[in-house]
Amino acid sequence: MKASSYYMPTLRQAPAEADLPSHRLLLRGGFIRQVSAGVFAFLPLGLRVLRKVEKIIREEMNRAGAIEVHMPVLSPSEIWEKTGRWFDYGPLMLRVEDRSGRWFALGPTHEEVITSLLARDVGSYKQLPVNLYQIQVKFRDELRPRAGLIRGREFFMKDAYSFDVDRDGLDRAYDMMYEAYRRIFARLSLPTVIVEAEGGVIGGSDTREFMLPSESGEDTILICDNCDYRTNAECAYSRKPEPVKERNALTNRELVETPGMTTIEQVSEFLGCSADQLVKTLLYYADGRFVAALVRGDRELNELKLQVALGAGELRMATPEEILELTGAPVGFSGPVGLRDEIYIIADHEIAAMTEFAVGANRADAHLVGVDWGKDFRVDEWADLRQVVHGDPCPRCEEGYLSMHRAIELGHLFKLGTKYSEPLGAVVDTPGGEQVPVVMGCYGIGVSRCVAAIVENGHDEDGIIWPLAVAPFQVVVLSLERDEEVARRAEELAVALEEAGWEVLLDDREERPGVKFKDADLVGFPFQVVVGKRLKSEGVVEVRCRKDRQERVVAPHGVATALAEMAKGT
RNA sequence: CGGGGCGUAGCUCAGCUUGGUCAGAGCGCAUGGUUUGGGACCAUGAGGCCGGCGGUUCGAAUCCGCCCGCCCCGACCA
Repeated sequence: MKASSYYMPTLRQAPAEADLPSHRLLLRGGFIRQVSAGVFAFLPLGLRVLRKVEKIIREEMNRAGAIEVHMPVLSPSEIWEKTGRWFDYGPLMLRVEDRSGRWFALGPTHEEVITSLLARDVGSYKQLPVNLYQIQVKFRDELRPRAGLIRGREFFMKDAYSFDVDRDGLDRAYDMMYEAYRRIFARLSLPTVIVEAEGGVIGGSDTREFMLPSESGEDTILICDNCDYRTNAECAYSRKPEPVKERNALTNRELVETPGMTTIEQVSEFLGCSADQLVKTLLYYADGRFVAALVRGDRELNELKLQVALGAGELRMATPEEILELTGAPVGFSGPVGLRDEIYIIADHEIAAMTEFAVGANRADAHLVGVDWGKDFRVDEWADLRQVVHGDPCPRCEEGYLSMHRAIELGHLFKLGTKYSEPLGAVVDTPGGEQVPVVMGCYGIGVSRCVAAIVENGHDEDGIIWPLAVAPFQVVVLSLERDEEVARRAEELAVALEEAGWEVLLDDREERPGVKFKDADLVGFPFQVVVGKRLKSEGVVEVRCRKDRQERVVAPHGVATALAEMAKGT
């Protein structure tokens, strides 16, 4: 391919909207262009990378026995209504109306569609197991699209769905996908960390996410420095502390005026104690009842863990009005002492180790000090509720401590069970003649997000450093001389390399050498073959590796060999 | 959705406070010339309803209102 007739508009300066390295470099290198917030066009170079990522995913999915299909972007509202997600998805789902007033979703995911299809055509266990996947565009009207390809409203996803007659089959399908994902990310040169994740209330066990540690990530993961505990922070366990053995028999509860002090910082400063001697009370509305969730003052409540502990489908904070009505006090002064009986009190297990602490008094501008659980208020349920943080002891081993990292979620493995097969009627006959809903798993990879992640993981101040496997072209031949003879030999070399199986871009543009060097570094071709004046004077060209800047000087006929050897080393 | 910021040439931005030689710069682009191993130089030129609509005014890129778009932070932490 000749650069002179190709389309790779590079930019000297990144557009102002780009912040992260991947966003900036993909724009500058002429890989993508933004069309709207969270909506991107893939230019030729970007599409080549995307296709290569897809190809690797496709090969490994096929190898793992999954079979490719293609589902429509448009799916009718009726099938979403069967699972309740036409409502549950809320504004995240983009919807369109056709001319006759029927509503369609622009698919944010495809469980409903694939399960409906399967329900229609599969009726016997003999047709299972099957694992169907597609690589397709998805639409999600995100709260806030950001970071270029990392969180878009329209993006490419590989989504696979396994169907089995029983739980054992699901486990096998899941394991196959697990191994396939390991191979995929290895081939993409993405050093992912596999973490435990929370699948929500219905999710059940064995939800895993493939995370790329990166400052640009939106997720937080925790890694034990001693054992193999690796988890998404949203579902990290905390180690249960030893409860206090000796409890003061005396009640020394005391009301303290705390005018206008609604934050933990204000109260602890005023009382002259540290935040971990306070207990904060958070009021929630969960499936029709009000719940008071208690955590230590210096902790943050993990809402997902609360939801799981309560087994709640719906969970939201109580409004300021509700808090006033329930406690008689404005926001900032809620406490567990004297709460109405109908309010369920769930406390973080860390509080079991506390004694004589301070809480809100359920009265404006007042707190109670010297409070003890059990004595001053009841606890209906103990649970692990708090957010786990950097430096916490590992809940799984004795010696380890957890470190916290930002990460980009690239892949997700999920056991669905019969969540979709039941409402959509995907039922098969078992050998015994019994009818059972099929047991499903789903497995996603953010394909376009992977492209961004590869850049986040591989760049320097000069530009992108593509792994060989996904580079838009593996080799760029820089034809630097205006001399016709040299230019002709550069072209011959490019052709020869193509014939040797390399993907080559010949930079034959009418540009000065500096421009070509800068663009080659920016775009990030793994190898640069420099054909310049040394060809005429010494009969040699230079072969350079973008990643480690290694260079070999060889005769033109030796380039293919040099490339092959250097490629082995990368 | 809340908070903040920003919309002026293809890109990066100045001008706005104090309305009137205010349609500007650099890069990019076109043409000519000189250059040619790490984003060259000179000359000439093209390119903008100053995001949109409305208002104030003799006069608006500039002041006011509404709308649209884009970016960042947050979106329960008492």
